[in-house]
Amino acid sequence: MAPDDFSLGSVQVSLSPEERFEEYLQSRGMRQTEQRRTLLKYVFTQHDHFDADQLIARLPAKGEEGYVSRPTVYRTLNEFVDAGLLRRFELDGRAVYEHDYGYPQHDHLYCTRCRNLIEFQSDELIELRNAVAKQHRFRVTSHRLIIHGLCQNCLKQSRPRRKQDRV
Amino acid sequence: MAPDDFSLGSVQVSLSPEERFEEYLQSRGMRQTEQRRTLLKYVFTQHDHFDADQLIARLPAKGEEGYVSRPTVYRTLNEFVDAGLLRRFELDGRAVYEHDYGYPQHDHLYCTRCRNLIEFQSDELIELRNAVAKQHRFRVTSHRLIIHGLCQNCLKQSRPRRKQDRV
DNA sequence: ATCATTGCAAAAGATTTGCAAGGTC
DNA sequence: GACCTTGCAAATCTTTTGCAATGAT
Repeated sequence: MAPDDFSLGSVQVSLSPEERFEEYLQSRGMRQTEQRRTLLKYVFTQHDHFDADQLIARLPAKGEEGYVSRPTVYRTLNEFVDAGLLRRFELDGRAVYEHDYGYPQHDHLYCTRCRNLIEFQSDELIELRNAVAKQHRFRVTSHRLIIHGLCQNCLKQSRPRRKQDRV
Repeated sequence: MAPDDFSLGSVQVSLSPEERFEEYLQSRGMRQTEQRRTLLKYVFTQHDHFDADQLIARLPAKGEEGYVSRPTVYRTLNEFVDAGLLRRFELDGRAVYEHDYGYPQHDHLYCTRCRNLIEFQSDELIELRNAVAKQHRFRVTSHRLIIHGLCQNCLKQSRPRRKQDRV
């Protein structure tokens, strides 16, 4: 993580997530703690989607060095969202998180079989969104598109060596 | 509700929701009950979005004629979804329902201030969705787009008589 | 008469909160 | 030292479930 070139995709940012979060904490009179540092590290060393339980599963267990309690995990995830580091959305009734800071806007294909999220980016979609909003005199702050269905892999597995494999 | 012409929007259907649900029940060896009839009536006399609590608020209270218990409301809403009468989606962590049967596919603008859902329909969006899916060899079963922001009314209220009211 | 359905109470799953003890500035 | 944070336990919120009583076919 070079401090001066943290650009990814189409978004230009000058601060690392750590620096950005420190700013956020300071601006609110909040404190840097071991737990917050731990969580920041665990959340930003992998670029993937996760829910609270998946994150907790990766963290040190109770009794081990670096353990963070469940309430603190939830509290801190909310802080990351507030700080603009993470984006949250709902999937099957639970909260799912993904990197926001420094990452380009995108949407998802959701495979209902393997439960994988596949990212895609579409400028057309943004234009369409803005056009619709304009028609309704609506001021957009964000959007969320999730396309449900079956991914390539699951399509293969579900019907092996068949001729009529097309939609 | 004329039995032979229940077409709405672009979708052609020949059965009323009541008839359709009866078919569904019979095909599964399920029974017609007072509670299911009550709920069907309450759900289909208004075309709007609602969650379980909002529906329960409209229903007769405990002790009154036509009361339906909370577990039965939840059970029956699931049946309506199974039967294709209602569509369910998640908003702010709770399940929201809307008419599906006989209604055209559409998406939503969601005002985060007044919490109103505004429907819109876009063929372009469907095409875009299909194109994206095709690229990823993904078989679409459905999608959900929600645009968050502020609606016309809330924009007015939040900043009355100002000149720089544009985005 | 059989077997689905209901209401009640309780459970379950996800997330939040009160509070005393401990950590950070 | 002031006061923010943490972990624990418990509460909350939404939805589901076990079960005995009731109702539909």
